[in-house]
Amino acid sequence: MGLDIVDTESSSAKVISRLSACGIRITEQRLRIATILLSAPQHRSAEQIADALRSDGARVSKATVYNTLNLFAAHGLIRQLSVDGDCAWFDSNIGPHYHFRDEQTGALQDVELQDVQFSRLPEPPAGMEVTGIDLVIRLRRRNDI
Amino acid sequence: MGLDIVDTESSSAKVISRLSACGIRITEQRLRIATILLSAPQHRSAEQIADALRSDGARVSKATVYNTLNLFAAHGLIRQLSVDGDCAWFDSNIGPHYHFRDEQTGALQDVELQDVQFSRLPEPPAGMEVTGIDLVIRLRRRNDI
DNA sequence: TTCCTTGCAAAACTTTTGCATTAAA
DNA sequence: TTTAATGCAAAAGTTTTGCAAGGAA
Repeated sequence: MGLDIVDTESSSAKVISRLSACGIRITEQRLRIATILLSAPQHRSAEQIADALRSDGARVSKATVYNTLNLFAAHGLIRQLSVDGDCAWFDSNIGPHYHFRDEQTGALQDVELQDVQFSRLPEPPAGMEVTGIDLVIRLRRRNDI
Repeated sequence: MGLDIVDTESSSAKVISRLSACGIRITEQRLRIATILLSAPQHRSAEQIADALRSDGARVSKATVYNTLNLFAAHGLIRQLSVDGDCAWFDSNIGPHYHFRDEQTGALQDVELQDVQFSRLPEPPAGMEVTGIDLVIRLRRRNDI
């Protein structure tokens, strides 16, 4: 705290190096989108990203938002989630983890890997291997209190 | 085996009674869609249902297919899955269970409840209760054999 | 210069809706 | 006869694409 400028500079440098490490060319739009998403673990829809860009005073076309998010996802910088049919969610936490999902609001919350343990998992079908496990714990507000 | 007519009659009667039990009015279109889905546990997209209806020689509008699937889902006769962003999948297995998903083809396969056991699950956030758990085990073809 | 990225608009795609017609009770 | 379901087309929403213009290497 206190050294906002230095913090900002160093996090900007971090974002640039993460993009560069993937061979992604640095542009203003990509830097803005990456800064929004990679500043902290979060779940955002394309529309929310576009809104955030507008709030920041940036003017980035919808097509570029989508293309950029897909580019980031293709390089493993973010992960696209399919938790509802309405729109895609982009998760900046790329480590293995799971999710809570509020069924009323659609809000997502991370569940740490170590908070879920399996004592049994099925054998994958012959000739197949497991590439990952998606787990969503659906929630609703309790009305019994 | 051997008594196809009786089998067909009895399964048709079963479908009708399941719809009636939900207070769903019987129509030809609903009966056709229900017969396709409820004949066996399966996962189908709206488009696949529409294709199947066309193959059967039935002419059912796209709107009716969607409305009917939503109606069935609202009454708990089928369950809508969100496993990819491309389209909705409708699962006629409404008992609790999980899924394998082939990442290349998108194909789904049921995983029985007892084939997955949790030795640890996180506490839901305060004031919330768990309504269900969606688990998708992602698969790809092994190329190491 | 050369290649890549952006923005805009239009297209593509899935899903929903409005309304006149038709079928079920 | 009264109410609800269907079909069609159009609308709505999200995501992708084509292409001219602009920016990075």
